[in-house]
Amino acid sequence: MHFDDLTLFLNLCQTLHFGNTSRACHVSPSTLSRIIQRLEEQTGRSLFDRDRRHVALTPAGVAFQTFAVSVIKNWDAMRSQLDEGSETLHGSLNLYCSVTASYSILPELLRQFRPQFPDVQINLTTGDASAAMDRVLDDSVDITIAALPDRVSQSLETRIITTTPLCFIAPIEGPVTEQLGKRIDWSQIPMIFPESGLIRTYLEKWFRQKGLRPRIYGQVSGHEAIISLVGLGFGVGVIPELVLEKSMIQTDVQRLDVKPALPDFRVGLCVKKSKRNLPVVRAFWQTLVNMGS
Amino acid sequence: MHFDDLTLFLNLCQTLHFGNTSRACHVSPSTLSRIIQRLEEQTGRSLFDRDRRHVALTPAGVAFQTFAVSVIKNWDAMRSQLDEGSETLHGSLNLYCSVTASYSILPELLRQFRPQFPDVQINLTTGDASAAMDRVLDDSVDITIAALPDRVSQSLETRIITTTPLCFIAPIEGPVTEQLGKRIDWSQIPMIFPESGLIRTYLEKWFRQKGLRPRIYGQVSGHEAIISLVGLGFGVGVIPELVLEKSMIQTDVQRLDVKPALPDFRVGLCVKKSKRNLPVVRAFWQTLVNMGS
DNA sequence: TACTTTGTTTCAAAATTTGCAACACTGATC
DNA sequence: GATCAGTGTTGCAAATTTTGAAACAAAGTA
Repeated sequence: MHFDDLTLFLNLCQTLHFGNTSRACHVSPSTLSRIIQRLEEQTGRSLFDRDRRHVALTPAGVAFQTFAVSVIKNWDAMRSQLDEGSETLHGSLNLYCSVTASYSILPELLRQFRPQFPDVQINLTTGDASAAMDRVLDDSVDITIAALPDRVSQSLETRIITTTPLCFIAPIEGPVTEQLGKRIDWSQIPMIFPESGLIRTYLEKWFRQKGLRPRIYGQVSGHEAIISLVGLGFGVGVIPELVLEKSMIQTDVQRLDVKPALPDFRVGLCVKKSKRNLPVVRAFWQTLVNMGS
Repeated sequence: MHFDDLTLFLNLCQTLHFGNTSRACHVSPSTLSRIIQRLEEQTGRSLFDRDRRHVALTPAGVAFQTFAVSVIKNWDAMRSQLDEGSETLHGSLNLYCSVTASYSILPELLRQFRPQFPDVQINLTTGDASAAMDRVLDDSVDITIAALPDRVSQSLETRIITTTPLCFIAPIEGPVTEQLGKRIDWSQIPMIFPESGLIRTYLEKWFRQKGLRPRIYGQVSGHEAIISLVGLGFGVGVIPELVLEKSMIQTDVQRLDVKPALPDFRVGLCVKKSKRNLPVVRAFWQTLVNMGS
């Protein structure tokens, strides 16, 4: 019997609704259904009376609830006892952070985390956002902060920190600027594309939806590089608003109002579900949640 | 965190010896080692001080021990509370039993189990011993009672109920009997072999070790059939002593004293490790253990 | 009647767990 | 002092379990 199963069970005791609990606890309905079934097997009693429309605790379920609560309480008590023993949290935390995120979000996050847990050693790696998910999956880091793809592996859990619009930017002068009439001919405008990554995917889809092929002037890696090239007048690019605001050279470019707008860029944390409950990881995650509220 | 992990941890607290605990709990040393490592990860503390020679509980380990004990106690309390609620154990138990075992062991086992748990419905299937392990593995039965092979899948747990020697039997009169001089010529004696199964494997190995090829007179299925054929004078056979003793026609055959002796035939229970703790299975298993002592 | 909601089951893919074998290290023994 | 048996750990491939998507079944609702 798994501790996490008890958490699920307790949540279900409250909601009495499989769908809601499964959503609240980040598991699929089928998983929840089977976990409850297994608890029932292991106790040898049915814990919930349920037809396909109503869910209610059985007497055995109530007894089991008492048990589950006391186990969880014990667990919390034990943890706080351990924490007393050694003042603060020890250990190390391997963090991966996209370049973008390291400018925009990381400083605030660390400003809160460091003083609270001075004995946790943070190993920070920055790099391409597209590598972020893989780094978590193969256990080479514990947590990433990066742009969140639309779909992530089911063994990962994510949490959005902030969303920011993606905006088209153009030079403020030069030949490209002159092509920006009332009606922009998107098949003629030279574009600065990211070499790869989420934005590139979005852009490709955007042009496909318009039935056009982009005229790609250059492909570069890194948001700052895109701003530079655009600022120098080579073409039109796309970057997250967040990056534009922090950029030194934002005065060299102008924003275009474009329809349809690209999807928002979602920046957030990502961790393996199986590592959620490691003390150091928990602490970091919690710091973020507190920040958000 | 898994309940079974706590059991392992508690055992290790007592033995302070990885090897002993791993043997006592039917897991490999590497598994135990990694489970302890995981507990340490999840608590964020090292629980044992250990070099390659000594193992000792840390202060954090002691705290965790208290916790583990209280969880297990809670669990037991909850179970007994559930049992109070509904007098006796309900449910069904799917049992598979080799023909041999159904004669020799099953009656006594059921005689004890039935009165104690009258509301458990037992579905008994008898059949070939060689199918027994597969039936457990594919979940089509919960428990088997049958001859135990030398090696079983690592997801199974077995318990020997009884061992019985395998004995060579010969007719008491007729031409075959006359071939049994002081020195038996094993390449000439006609043998009655089982069609398949453990005994056949043993026999083949036995002849191979002697550097001889058996003269196989007939291949039959079922121990009783072997006794019959031997009794009728067709050849020499091998059966478990247990079966011989229960046989109606044991007076038609004589036992041969043969060297080297075949390995003992081990008859026992077998269950999937993951089903060990289902209430009905536990109850049945416990009945056996009590019988043995 | 058609449609929505909701818990369960099926199925293939993904993740985890397992034990074996190799390892690294420690005392003990000759 | 070299060899050896005993111990806990780790790399690795294989076995086992777990997972979610989608299909499903049943029951209310429009």
